Amino acid sequence: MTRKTIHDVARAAGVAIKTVSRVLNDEPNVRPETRARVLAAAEMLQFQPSLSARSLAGRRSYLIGLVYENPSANYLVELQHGAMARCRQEKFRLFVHQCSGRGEELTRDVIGLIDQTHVDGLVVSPPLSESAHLIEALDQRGLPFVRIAPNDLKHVSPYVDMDDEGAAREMTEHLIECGHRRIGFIIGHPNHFASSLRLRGFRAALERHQIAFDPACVKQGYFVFESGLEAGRELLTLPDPPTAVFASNDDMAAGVLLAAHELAIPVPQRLSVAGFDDTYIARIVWPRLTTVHQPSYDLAFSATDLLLQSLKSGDAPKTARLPYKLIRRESTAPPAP
Amino acid sequence: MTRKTIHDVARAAGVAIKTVSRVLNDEPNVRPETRARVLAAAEMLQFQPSLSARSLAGRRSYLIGLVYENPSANYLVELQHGAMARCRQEKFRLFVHQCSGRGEELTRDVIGLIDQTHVDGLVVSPPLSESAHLIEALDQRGLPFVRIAPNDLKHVSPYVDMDDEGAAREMTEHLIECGHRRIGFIIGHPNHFASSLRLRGFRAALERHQIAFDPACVKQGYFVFESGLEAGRELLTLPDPPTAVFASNDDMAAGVLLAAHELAIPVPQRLSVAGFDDTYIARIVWPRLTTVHQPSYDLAFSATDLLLQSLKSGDAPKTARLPYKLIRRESTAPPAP
DNA sequence: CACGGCGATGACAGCGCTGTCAACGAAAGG
DNA sequence: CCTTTCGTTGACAGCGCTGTCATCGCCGTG
Repeated sequence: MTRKTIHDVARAAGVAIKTVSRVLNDEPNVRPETRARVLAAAEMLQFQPSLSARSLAGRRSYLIGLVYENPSANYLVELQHGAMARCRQEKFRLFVHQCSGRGEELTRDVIGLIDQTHVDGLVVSPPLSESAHLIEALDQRGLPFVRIAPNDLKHVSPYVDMDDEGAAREMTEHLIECGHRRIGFIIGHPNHFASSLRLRGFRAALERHQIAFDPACVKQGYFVFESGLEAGRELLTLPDPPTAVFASNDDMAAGVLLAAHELAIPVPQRLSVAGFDDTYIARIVWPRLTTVHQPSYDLAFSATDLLLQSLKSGDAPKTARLPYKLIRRESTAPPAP
Repeated sequence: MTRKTIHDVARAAGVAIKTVSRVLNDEPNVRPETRARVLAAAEMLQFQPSLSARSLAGRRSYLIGLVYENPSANYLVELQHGAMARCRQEKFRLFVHQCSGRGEELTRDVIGLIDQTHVDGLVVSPPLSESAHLIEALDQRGLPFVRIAPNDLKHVSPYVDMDDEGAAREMTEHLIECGHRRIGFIIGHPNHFASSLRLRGFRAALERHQIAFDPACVKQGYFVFESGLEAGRELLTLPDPPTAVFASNDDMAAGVLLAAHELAIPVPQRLSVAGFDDTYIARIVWPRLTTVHQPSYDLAFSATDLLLQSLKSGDAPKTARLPYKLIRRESTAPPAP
């Protein structure tokens, strides 16, 4: 019950190991008949090529790295599964790595991963995708990588993202169209570039509809439930409280919902609440959240796709922008007269 | 800016590569002075040994595999981080793998992972830890592995778990002590062994307090929100509805909460709701859930710990049972008079 | 003083593959 | 008819390490 090697397959098929290697790597110049014989032998022996040997001997490791820092559990799992799904299609494997540190320490961590595991490429998720130091080091290193939702689009390196600003604008306009004029906003974590994009979209919608921007209605949050709860309490106890609150993600929106419950403010009758991301949370709170569907799974799937394509073609990876979608549920409605 | 090898370090330190290898592997019989020189050279060159080369040449790959099937995002992330944290302490890396299939197909998937990646050991999370076919194959293969919350404790293989039955009993007793006599119960996914343990604990508590078990108050769920919602609706529209519902996990408890909202039943005034797991969800719904804290992170940390210890000592891994904790929040209270 | 034992170090094979290049026969061209 | 080309296959080196075994100098012992 020991591990089979390429020699076992070669012997069973009556060919040289190099021919087995050719078949496994889909190289040309193998007679179809020979190819079939090798494939049959490999199947019979349940042969699995050793990734270690492959990456040591060749230029490819069949490994893609996914690096992240500290995203929410739901977001992370979606990214992870999106990247895994695409890897599986190409018989690649995904190496998931949680990074630590910032700046130089972070870079060392990631370079260490690359050196140790020989990954062929990297999918860099936010907020790591915003670390200039890391991106520069990867560029210098010459390792192919694709960033998810980076902050610096002028940078040449490839990325996959969605239109955060447009989505936030559209959501704000939804609230305006409902009839809201005084709308609260909770900003996301200051380290995430998406936070400022969403704020920008919010302001753009106000401007377009000639509604004055009131700084009192804007609170700083940190993308976590507690920060939304706190910001919600502050907004709802304002002398002239908003009739709607748009939180930069669902976790914080759930916090606002709780704040409203505490203050006995019925949602959506006297307060509309909107979120962002469309995570699991949006569907399990009451009322269910109107939110922006962020295609996390697809973002990672697509990033991995671009990476694998570039590995195959040898060209630099391309770039993609994925569509978002406004999801209307029960947490938003016209304001009370 | 290319990858450094052991030869570079050996040259810089003025020793043979074998000596560098000895130092890196903490082998004895190296003069302290030599060791220091090698360490300094490795540090200077930012040398990272190639995992591929190590696993190809030696008996160890410095890789641990974590296999899972389809747990909730929060649970998965906790496991993943628990295992990663322990791996990092020993300079091991964690290979996370989502499995597909059942029975033989599942086994092939996992054996394929082992063969390809040369992992030194496996942490097997539920519900995979309940697959007899897989466990048998791993045993036969002779690869060290630790199961998390397995179903078959008579089996010789090592595991880490918590006392699901005791926890469910304790939670039920909490509801009984509040004064509830008619208590609904939502069973977890039938494929998860924990489901039957929790049901058993529920029944044990009723029995101990001489409360008759009414099958009408027990609904089958599937550990997901929607199933809790549905079961909640059924329970609460019963001719003689329960005054408390104990759901086998937090997701389903959140569903019950929503069902209560729909039916305008105030929680906890007219209905108490209890969950299980103490995931993130328990703290973001309203009212916040009374639940059992399941030490997922620690479970994985501990499983990885046992695995690494056994790798070091060469002995078979040990077994551990971790403590749970009842968390009382606002979703449970004495029933209305 | 000769010898054995031991701690410290190095030489070298080889893990399982891929890359390179050579070999060989058949088809194509003069 | 011989030469060239091309498709097919194999021999072999070597990726960066670890395991095995040899080597060497130094100590203690009879």
